[in-house]
Amino acid sequence: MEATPENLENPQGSRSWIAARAGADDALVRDLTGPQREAVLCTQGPLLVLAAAGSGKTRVITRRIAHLLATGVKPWQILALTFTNKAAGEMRERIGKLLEETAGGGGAVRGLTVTTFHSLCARLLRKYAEAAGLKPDFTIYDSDDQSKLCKKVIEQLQLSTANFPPRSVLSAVSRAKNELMDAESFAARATDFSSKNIARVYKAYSAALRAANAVDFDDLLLLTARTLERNAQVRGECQARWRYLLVDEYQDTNRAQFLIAAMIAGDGERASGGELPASSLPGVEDEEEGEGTGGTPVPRDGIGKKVGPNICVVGDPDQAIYGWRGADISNILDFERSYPGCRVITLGENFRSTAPILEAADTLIRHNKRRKHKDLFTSRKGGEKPEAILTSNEKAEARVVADWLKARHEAGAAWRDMAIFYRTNSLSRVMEESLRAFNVPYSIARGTAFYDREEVRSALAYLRIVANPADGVSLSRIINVPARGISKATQDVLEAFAERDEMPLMEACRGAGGVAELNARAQAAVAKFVAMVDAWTGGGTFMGSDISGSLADLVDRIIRESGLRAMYVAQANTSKSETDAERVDNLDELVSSARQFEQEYDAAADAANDPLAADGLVETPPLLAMLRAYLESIALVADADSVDPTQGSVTLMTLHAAKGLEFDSVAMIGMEEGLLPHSRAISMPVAGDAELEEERRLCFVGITRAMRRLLMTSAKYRTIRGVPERTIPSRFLGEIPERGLIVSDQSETFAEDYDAPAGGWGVDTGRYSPPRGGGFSAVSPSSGASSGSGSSSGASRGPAGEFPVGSKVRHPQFGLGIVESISGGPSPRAVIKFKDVGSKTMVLEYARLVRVQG
DNA sequence: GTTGCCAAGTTTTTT
DNA sequence: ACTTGGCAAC
Repeated sequence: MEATPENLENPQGSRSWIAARAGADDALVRDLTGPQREAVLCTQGPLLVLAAAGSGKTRVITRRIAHLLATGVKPWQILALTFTNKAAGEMRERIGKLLEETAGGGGAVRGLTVTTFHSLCARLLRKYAEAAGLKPDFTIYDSDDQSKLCKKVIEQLQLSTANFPPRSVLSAVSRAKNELMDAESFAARATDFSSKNIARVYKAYSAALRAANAVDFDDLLLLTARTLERNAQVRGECQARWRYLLVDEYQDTNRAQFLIAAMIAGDGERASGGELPASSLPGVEDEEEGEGTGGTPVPRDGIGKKVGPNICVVGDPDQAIYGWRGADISNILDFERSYPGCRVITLGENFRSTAPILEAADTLIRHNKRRKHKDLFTSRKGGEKPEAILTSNEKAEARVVADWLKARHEAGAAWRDMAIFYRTNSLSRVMEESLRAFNVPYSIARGTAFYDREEVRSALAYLRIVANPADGVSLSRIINVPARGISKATQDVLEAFAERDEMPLMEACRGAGGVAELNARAQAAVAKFVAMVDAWTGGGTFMGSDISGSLADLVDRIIRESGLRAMYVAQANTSKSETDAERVDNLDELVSSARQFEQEYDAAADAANDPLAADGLVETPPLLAMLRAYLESIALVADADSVDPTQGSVTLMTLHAAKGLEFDSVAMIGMEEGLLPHSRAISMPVAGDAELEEERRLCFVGITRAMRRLLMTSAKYRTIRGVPERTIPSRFLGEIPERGLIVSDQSETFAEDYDAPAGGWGVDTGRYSPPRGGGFSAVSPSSGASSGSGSSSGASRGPAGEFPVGSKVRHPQFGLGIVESISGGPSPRAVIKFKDVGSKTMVLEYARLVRVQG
């Protein structure tokens, strides 16, 4: 049966629908293919859209939402969940444009909820804080905060942080949370010494989070899922409000996200004691159901017209790359089982890439065994084959890529249409240096970088205790930054006090005057600190003559009155180091970011984005509400959010961040065993090579981002953590047939000598002297197709021999200096006397020294 | 109480 | 290499 709107009940009444059908709607589907059109028009009941890479997925989603609105569905009845904020923003924008073009009036976007799972959950948890066991002013802890708290908890439990490193304990806890396992059920499962203790930490860590009125990333999902599950009223309100649910990148949802979506979607009728869908994949264990997780909605089948809730999920199992984060690919593979009456539409036609690129992607992904095959096809003809280049080392690789990009640019491609992908962030560094040397404008997709800086983190810590005084981790970070006479000893006393009376650290600070263990000076220092914070918050009211009501003003005031700014100004004056001057700038930049947020917030953001604005948070002072929203927006930024295609620069990013994007020309660097596939995925043999297959999908994602040109590079030697290592080209290159790839071995080209062009950067110390032969044989026997002239500037130069005593050198950071002495051994060191900063000992191999003539 | 030096861990991917 | 945290000296 065709589940078109014609034969399904239209809850909004047919009048507006008919009107829309006649006019605007035609424009929405006119230029779509059959399956695309179907995905847009099939609005009622569960729908699974298997959208291959480049199949026009975003277009379909936006049209679908516009179509829903055109048929009379109210914007606030629609909930669209995306993977990143950026994707959400773009989608909202595109829908707005569509509506202006077709329906006339972009105002309809207002009230539409397009957001990420994490943002939605943060909002829901604030609104339903009480039901979730939280207070609405909770702080969202990032991984750094988590580590600090976890470490503290481990110490309190008298466990050694050597046996229980906070980070690995946290990853176990995270895994548990992703499977909706709370501390109790985790403990129930723990059998051995180690996991029993991890269970103890989990429990204490959760308690500590609650005491700090904080949640971590996983809690956002876990607590929301649990609240929806256990609280019929909350669930009912959400179901009543959102009648049309759309989930993008469904292949990367985890168990908690699956449940959240399923519970919000509801089904009109709830089954009790329902079971989660079991995996149909071989090799995947059925998850044992935890206690008390009954009530999962089970859509009913075939009764009446309605076959289930209006939930549309869009995704591509071949692009599932977040398994390590708890994403469960069976969510999408088993969607048909979860929603028996659902409709499945496959979008297989690729509109993005040329045939040779698509073919490379297709042959690669066919190597995955646990896979539902989907035919990828394009009607486009022609196009260049992807290239694979083997270089001598990572510097030569970076140079080759820069050359390639320049050539593309000269051929007419804009910088912004090019991108460089890599498996690990550490690979960006060498690439950056090369791009700088070649004057190629670039930007790195690292949304969190700014907020990760020490000075910014400190400023934010101040803001966080203003918003949430119980936030102990933030308080500890700044209580004595800048130094204000509250020593570690004093802090320990206060900490112990807080612990004993089970109150937040800030409360203990308030009572410091009566603590006998503290001397008068310490008491006074603490009292002064408390008074300072109180002045900022207006004693918690966020009102009064002293409070301007402006967020930017508050941020500015805090970085000044706390002494933070002055501290960095002083540091910048004494050290003259460039990074210290930057720190002051960064603090000022933070004020600007607050100002910008404030303006956008004032404009419309809250009304448009807050899913529950209508009956929102009453009695919250406006400044506090704004501060919360600001901190939340910062906590939930993703790397991919900072990708700005309007910038005229090449974008560098990880393969993970590249998901969902497209570029005319793409270079994938580090195509080596151990990097892609990553060693962690190879070394641990997992049933069915699950991790290896995920790496292959990651490679597939990278390839399918390219529209017209693709370059994949591999370096014969790569310096990893300071040690040059021989590499093996990625097996994935070998999996793409030779005829589909232009392979060239340029590993001899710059093997002996690598020099950046004039004004250039580091020199190669000659530590790479690759063995002759070897070639690119893992990929292709056709080696030696080197281009360019390998300008071997002579003899082999040992690192030590290059810098004789007395020679002048330049260090990128310390400037000019003279080599005073050299020590031999396996890692020769030199004492360099610098003009500006005095003598330093450095390992020649690592110090980026350049010999200077004269 | 504060500052500076040394040791250790670090590098997979991220909301 | 690079940052972070712990400890010892001022």
